[in-house]
Amino acid sequence: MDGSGWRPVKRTRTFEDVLAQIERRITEDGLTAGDRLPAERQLAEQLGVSRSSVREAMRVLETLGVVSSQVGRGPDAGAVLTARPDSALTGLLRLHLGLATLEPREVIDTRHMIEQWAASRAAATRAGTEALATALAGMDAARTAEEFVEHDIAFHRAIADASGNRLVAAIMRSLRDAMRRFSVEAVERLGDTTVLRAGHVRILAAIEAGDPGEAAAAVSDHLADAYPSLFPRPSD
Amino acid sequence: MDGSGWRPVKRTRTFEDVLAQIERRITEDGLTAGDRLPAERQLAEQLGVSRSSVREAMRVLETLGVVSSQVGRGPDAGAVLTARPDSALTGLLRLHLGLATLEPREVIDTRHMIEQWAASRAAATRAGTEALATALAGMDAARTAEEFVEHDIAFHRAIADASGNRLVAAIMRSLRDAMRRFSVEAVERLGDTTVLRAGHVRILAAIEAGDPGEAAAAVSDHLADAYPSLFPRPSD
DNA sequence: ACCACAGTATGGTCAGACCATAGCAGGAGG
DNA sequence: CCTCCTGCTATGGTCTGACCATACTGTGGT
Repeated sequence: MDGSGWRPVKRTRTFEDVLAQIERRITEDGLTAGDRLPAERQLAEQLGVSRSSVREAMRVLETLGVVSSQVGRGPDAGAVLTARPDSALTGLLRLHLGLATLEPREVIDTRHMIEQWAASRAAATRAGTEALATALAGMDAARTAEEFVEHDIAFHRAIADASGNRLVAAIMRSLRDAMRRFSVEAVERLGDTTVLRAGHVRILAAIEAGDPGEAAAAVSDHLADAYPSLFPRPSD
Repeated sequence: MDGSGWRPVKRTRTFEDVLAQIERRITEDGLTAGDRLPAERQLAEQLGVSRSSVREAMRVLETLGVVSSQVGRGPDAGAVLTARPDSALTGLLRLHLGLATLEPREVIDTRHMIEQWAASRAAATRAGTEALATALAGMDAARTAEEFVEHDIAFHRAIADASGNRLVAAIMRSLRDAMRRFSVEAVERLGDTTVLRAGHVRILAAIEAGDPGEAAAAVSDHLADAYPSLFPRPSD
């Protein structure tokens, strides 16, 4: 019965229909970030479903970083289309890290890959060097591990932004956010941040010099310094 | 008023509280995939909220690929913890592509990066060559562009799986799924798939030979062949 | 031992109500 | 004419209670 006949119509829940309708509307009408969706009650009536179903669809869209709901009245109220893949990705990673679906090692590995790529790209265009320098100064002025990590995040985020690829930048930001806790621990364990500083300086120099290969190598070495337990350098 | 005093308690919606509670429960009780969450009505009573709020929280968790709801009765019914980051990522990418938040170019670029990395990794361990060979055979037997793309997806997915990093594999699968439409168009536009086949053979050979550098290069050239408009080879 | 049927816990959906919020419109007072 | 205040109203947020479809569970008959 199962594999053979019929495929009994694949139950689709109404909120999924609503989702599909909204999605269709977005693509067909060419809606983009900033545009408003109809009010919940209005949508419910238009689609002939209950408000609950519309709300569940909204919640999904909000989770995916596509809309943002505001109460009250006026042009900014209601469901407004946004473009925030970051928060969605961050939440996803955070939950799956908690669920032990993913291990820290895998996240760091991914960061390693992305960041090398982003640094090469940044070096190729010599972009975003001011932001990098600012973050570097911030780290020098930091007095606690948390503060240091904040600016460290800004530094690596600047690398991602400099790559010019928003998807890569979003993934990278999410990875960094999801790992914030581990980072603080890592910095505290290290104690001395001079090694990290040297790594940052080297990365910045490579990007300013427009040397993609050196930039990638610098990032690789830097991450190995930052997470020695996860990156036992085989070359030693 | 706004920036100065007070910070007026940052309204948190009840379904967000529910979300936090469930998340806490997951991490504290060490729940993993396969475990069951309490029933909606039960959760609502325990947390002192309405079932609607619980349902909205469930919808979010479902969207993030953390739970899966089944109707009916028995051990498999109710909200079961799952571990499917893929579908969540796919939906996210698809919607943002539709929203024009992300451009195809950016997605392909990201694939380029990930796939090179995954192929190097696969070559380093010489893993998953059977799956690659199977997919290759499937492509040879394909009679339509859709069929070809199906097996092509399987091929690239096998590369990702062979990398041994589930996060990278999940991202890669999602990228591939989100781009399915473009892929079919690209294959139809090309008409002839012998170039693509040659690329696949070269990738497989490099992985079997355990040559990471060659594997990465093969992937790079292959993608350039598959999407010539997006990868105008500057070396020509 | 098997099978049919009623029972029941589950998610899915709906309708209707009420609340808090925040812009908006119109009047009171200068 | 302008300013300020106040009530109005559209919006999302929440709750209650009901009903349905589904799929297992247990019971009783054969």
